[in-house]
Amino acid sequence: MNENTSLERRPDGGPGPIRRTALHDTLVSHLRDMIIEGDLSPGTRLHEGQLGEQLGVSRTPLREAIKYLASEGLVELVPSRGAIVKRFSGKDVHDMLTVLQTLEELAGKLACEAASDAGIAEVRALHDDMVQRYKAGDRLQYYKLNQQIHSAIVQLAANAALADMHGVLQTRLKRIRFIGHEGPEKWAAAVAEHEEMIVALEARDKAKLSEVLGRHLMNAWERVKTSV
Amino acid sequence: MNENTSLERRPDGGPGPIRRTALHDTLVSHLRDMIIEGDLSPGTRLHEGQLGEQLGVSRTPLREAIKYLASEGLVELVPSRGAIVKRFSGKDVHDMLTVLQTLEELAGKLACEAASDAGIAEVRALHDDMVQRYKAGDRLQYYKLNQQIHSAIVQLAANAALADMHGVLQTRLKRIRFIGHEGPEKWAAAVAEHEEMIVALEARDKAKLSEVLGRHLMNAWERVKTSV
DNA sequence: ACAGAAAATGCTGCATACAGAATACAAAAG
DNA sequence: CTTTTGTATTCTGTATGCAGCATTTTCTGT
Repeated sequence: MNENTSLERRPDGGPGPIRRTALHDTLVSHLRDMIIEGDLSPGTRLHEGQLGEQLGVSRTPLREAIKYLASEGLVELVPSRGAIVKRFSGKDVHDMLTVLQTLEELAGKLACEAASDAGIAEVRALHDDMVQRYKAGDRLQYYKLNQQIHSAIVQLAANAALADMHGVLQTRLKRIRFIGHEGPEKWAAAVAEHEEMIVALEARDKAKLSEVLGRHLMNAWERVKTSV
Repeated sequence: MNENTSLERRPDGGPGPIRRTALHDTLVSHLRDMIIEGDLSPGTRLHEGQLGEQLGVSRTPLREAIKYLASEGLVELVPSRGAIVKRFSGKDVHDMLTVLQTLEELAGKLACEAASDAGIAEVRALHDDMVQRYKAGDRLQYYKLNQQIHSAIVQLAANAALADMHGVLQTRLKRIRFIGHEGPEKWAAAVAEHEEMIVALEARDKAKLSEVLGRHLMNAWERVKTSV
């Protein structure tokens, strides 16, 4: 089975920029993706021996990666019983969205103050690209660009702590949002909200952008609510 | 030398609920405290061999603990060169405070809605206790109760994600705040703000509590600014 | 004496080995 | 047939060993 499940390891790389990434670091990303994409569903025990063999790594870096993810809140450490993928209740999700909403509102305000014109233009470009994907019906790319836009706005706020906190919550929620496939009319509404966002950003209208971001997030929640 | 530097381990505990804590978990708390209290100052390299010997543990659980703290943002992982205690710039601190302010404002609003009367009474008790410590000039206990009160209000908000994010930032800032020894008049101002907070909480005045919390945090920053 | 290169040392990164705890299973007693 | 207890297996938790990279020191040439 798992022929190519293992992480690519160059036993002896030819030339090239060598291997600068630590294994535990690679594993963090890999496991995170596995959790987000549902390869590891909530409640699943992370079996060190089995999982390690499946990925072609030993237990040590794997355990280190798990500890990292535990701090991120994606897995839960149970003493003497290993780690399980954290399961979020409806209230948990709602709580996260409440905080995320507040953070995005803050990000909107800060972005209007701190962003460079070039930065705003980049977000606009992402947005236009996303609209194209929307029109083409490409849900996956739409979804990815959507995330990118929100992250980009946070980046424009130029606040490292804000970016950190936002990133953590975004990651925790990705698993949920990924499932959310809204219908055509709701999808259109989401795109319209995005358009509003960009316009507000370009006008550097703090209050407006903040308001739209907050509303957008809560609407997004309404759209996928049923699937949780 | 380090006779009692090592973590207490009961080789065979007497009665009692046995030892349910994993070593790496204990190490996380221990290292965190060492960083906050300045035993490990910013820029210090976390030498696995040396530190492990000093604490009486092997490198494996120590490394796991370091990975956990890295995710918390207290240490920085440098590939092939280990971990160093993260150094925060003035802007970093300001950024964190901005976010923390927003989170506390949110906590205030939510707490006014969700808190039980008993919960509010507990915070009031903490506050009264803190005022006693203030009058007695007991800075350390005052400081601890101060932190407890802020955490307690966040708890009253009954939002796990909020508590998480707040906790992370609070931890990162503890190291800074710990240094801040304000003068008598500023100290008095801080106590007065706390009094305002409690009153607003007891009145379940969302807007007021939120406003005071935000103001309090920024004032706290002004008070210690010079020491960073 | 100084600059560059090469060797040596020390540390991290990863793998493996061992010990203790938890669980599952089976057998026996009620 | 159900419940309980003893045993065996499996998995986690911790220690140790080995290899590769970084840094520092030393040697050599100018």
